Amino acid sequence: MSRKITMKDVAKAAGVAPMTVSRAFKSDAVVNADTRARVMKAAEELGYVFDSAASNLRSRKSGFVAAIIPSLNNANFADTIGAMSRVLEQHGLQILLGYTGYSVDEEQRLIEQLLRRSPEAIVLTGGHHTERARELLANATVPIIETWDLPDKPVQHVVGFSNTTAMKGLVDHLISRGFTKIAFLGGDAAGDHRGQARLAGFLEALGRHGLDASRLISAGPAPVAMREGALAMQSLLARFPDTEAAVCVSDLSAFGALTECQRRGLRVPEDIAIAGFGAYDISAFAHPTITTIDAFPTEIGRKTGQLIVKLLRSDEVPVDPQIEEIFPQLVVRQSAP
Amino acid sequence: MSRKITMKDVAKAAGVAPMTVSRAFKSDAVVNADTRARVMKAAEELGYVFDSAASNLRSRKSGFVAAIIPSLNNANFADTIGAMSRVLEQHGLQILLGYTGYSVDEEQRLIEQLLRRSPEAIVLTGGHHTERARELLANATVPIIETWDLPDKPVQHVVGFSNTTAMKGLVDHLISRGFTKIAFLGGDAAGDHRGQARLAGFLEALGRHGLDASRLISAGPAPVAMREGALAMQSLLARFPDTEAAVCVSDLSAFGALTECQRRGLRVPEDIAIAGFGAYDISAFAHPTITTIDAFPTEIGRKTGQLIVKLLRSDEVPVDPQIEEIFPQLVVRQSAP
DNA sequence: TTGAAAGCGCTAACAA
DNA sequence: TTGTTAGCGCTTTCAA
Repeated sequence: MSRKITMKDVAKAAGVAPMTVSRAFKSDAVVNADTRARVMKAAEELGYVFDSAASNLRSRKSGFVAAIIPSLNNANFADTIGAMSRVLEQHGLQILLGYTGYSVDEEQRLIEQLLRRSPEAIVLTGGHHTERARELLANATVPIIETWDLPDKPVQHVVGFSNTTAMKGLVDHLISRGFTKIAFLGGDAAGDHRGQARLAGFLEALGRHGLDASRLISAGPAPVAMREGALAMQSLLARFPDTEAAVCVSDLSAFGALTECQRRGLRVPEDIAIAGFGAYDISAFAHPTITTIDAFPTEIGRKTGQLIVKLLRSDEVPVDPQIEEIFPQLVVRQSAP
Repeated sequence: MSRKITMKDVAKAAGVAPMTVSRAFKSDAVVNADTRARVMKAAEELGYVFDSAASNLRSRKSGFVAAIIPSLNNANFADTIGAMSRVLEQHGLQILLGYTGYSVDEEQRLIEQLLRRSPEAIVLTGGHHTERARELLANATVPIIETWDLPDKPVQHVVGFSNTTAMKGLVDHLISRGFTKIAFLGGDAAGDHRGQARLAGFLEALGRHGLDASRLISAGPAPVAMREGALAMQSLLARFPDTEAAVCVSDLSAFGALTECQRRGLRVPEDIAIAGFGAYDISAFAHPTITTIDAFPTEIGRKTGQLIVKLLRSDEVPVDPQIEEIFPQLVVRQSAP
């Protein structure tokens, strides 16, 4: 195997200095058009591949944005990452992804690991972190953005929404439609803090209207998906057979709950109404369609990307923490009209 | 803002040479336990963060594995990436993810971009690439693994399965159960080559049994998801109302097709049977449950990760191209019993 | 617009 | 087991 081809080789072939090659490869640098063409031709012929590691080291810019999400396998988070990515790649930034499996300890480990790559910004999901993670983030001198939540004590910037308020809105809707025996199907307290915030909104809405808030079914640790939704519905029907409406922590669990009802011959919404959260595709295509809340994951991603670009541009000037609130929308469909 | 803390600072604080700090941070290096403890303590107190970029440059190891998938928002690919990631992180390797949006041109662009980060291995989805992409890959001196397919002309290593054979098995099953008027709902030829391979398997099975193979509905470019499945079923019922079974390119489109039938009061499978591909969660929870093929995405990911680790270990010794075939399993459920 | 010199922070290679 | 020296490939900085 031959020696690696470097800028020096390209420079020699093109009859210029390495520095000129460097400039030719930087799109916004000042280079004579002919010179650049000559350099690019030489590079192409030699099969030169630009070495980011060396560039990073010298310029102290990694071109990475670290993004940490609970799970890869979740359409909502995938949408956010996709939208963010589309904005960032316009500016030469690449996403370095990590997923926590809904564990703050794993999140801390990921932060430690990702920091070694010198990300230019760090995007987190939610506002719950270990003490050490908060320390690490405080010492990092790059923008930190928390998303998918509206934390009480933000680390720095936020692009998110209140899961509590959003869920409260949905439950208020159910109450306004005359439902009084309403249950919540969700996960346990560990891990999914967004789920807990939704539960808080549920309890708040019921409390305001003086309704019984004891119909709470826990499906165990996150992720709470179809299987867990189906099992939770089984528990619910066993323990509280007279329930009129079941509010689920996500559309996936709502769908699981819905199919469990269908297996038992229960009609939705006539026998029991069901609502979800997240406006996943399935909520629009299930039969019946599922009432849900659209938190606009794509908008979260796009705005997060734009915020990062803005913050990196404003360079050394410290910018006050930005709080961008997203306003989720109630989507009333057949399962809970 | 103060100067960045480097190994030199840690070395001074711990009273050792920078090289000793370097060794202390490398888990498999030979360092006295006391020395290491002292170094780590100093590092912790100073808030030292290891700089991967510098390490990469000098050691010529990036710690990255590039992985390119068609879409982030797809449970099958997410499962593969997740499983691969679990194996690789055990060996200090991090995944650098790119998604093509089902475009080979975008794949080429991604390969160019990812190569700059000096990945230690490159994982691709499928066996269709642009000419230039093949060149780039041929010049890269790292292991290349194609997955989710069994390419005719593999670039190098493969961990995958035959989409054609798998689909043929499913259609053979339908034929053996007496279905003769069978349709295929998929995407168009551009982009999703795995979809095209499945169509080929469909045609092959029908051809072998001398059955009419004209019931082909194209739902347009990938991704073919729930919406496209529903629209395709509309077309199908309009054009070929006497169809007995609809085979869909994926479970998501199968679900869309199923719900379209339900909206129209058609019974599945009595009036029309439906089958999918991929063993997504939804196939097990839909009502009726959906007959599908499990391609074991997790196994693909795990084996790909293991292969990479093995290849990187065997260092300079060139290893013959490895072809690891996965054998998908037919999962017979209610929608096409 | 282009070039020369220096050095980013780490580790390979060698020495002790 | 630990230390010294040099240099990975690029870009900053300054000069022409």
